[in-house]
Amino acid sequence: MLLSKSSVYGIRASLYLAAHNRGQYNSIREVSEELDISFHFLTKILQNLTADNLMESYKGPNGGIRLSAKGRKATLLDVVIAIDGPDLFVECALGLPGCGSSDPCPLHNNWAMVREGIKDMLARTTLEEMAKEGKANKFRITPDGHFSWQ
Amino acid sequence: MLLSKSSVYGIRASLYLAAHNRGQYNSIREVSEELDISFHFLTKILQNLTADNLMESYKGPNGGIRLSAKGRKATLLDVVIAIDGPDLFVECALGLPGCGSSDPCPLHNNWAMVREGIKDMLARTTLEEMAKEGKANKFRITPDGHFSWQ
DNA sequence: ATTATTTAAGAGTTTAATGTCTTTAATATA
DNA sequence: TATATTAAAGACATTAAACTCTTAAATAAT
Repeated sequence: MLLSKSSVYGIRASLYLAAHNRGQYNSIREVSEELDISFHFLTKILQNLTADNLMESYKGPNGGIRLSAKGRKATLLDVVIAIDGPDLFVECALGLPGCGSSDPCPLHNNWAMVREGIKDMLARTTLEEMAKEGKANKFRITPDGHFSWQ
Repeated sequence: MLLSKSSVYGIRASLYLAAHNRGQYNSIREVSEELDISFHFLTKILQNLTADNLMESYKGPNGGIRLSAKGRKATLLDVVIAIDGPDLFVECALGLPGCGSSDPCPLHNNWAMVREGIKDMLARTTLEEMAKEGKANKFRITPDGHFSWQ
């Protein structure tokens, strides 16, 4: 898979929260059940996003998690980098440490272009905007297709 | 990383053999030492390529491994699919089973294009041709940069 | 104050990828 | 036929990703 499961879970949760954002917190339990993701595992993943100020969390009754203002303007690229780091967008396609424009591997130039394509795919638009598109097009973000964008 | 280590090792070994192909067999030991890849691990990986008739192996003294005629005309895409299967080029970017053009995830259309870019990068030309380019451009295929294309 | 609800933190467990080691089978050469 | 050389096969070990479970900390409401 292109992205780790952690990144994919982070993406799906971010889209969920972008769609269900009315200023209040959504409980992680609710998000995990709606999206069919293990609760504790999702909690860990979302901690990366709050640490990066893409989300805000609050403990206690009626607590939960929500996108921050920064998060609403962020892209899936920001989400992926917050969770898995920038390696995918920096490393040589063959993982060769010394590969660079002055001493390239056979894939170097092509990979530079493909990598930009991946970045563009993830950074095309904001989470806020993607939630609108998701609602308009009823995009699938669950395995079983059961999900209400509202 | 985009590709598994197994696929990357398979790619590097394929390029090595394409460059050192004079009809005779190269021992896997030699390949593994030249490319700094664990010998036994590389052996396992190359078995996928011989099983797919991209390579031919021969036991005994002066035995070893070499590209087949099919292998010389094959591309890195064939190598990757022989080793890791076609999942990367088939699966939804979010790993959602039901995702398809009739019920797409938010990345479906963009991912379809990016995926073609990855395939094009890997299927641009044959191993035979890549070996020529490698020799002409002295492309890096080892971590330490030490490698003779001959 | 006490209790219930929620995230945070951290210690496990499981699974798959990666890597190592030993034994077996094939084959050439002496 | 005996020996050396090679890949194949398979058991085992290590590592990292993925997942589970328990306890702690914060907070609201009673």
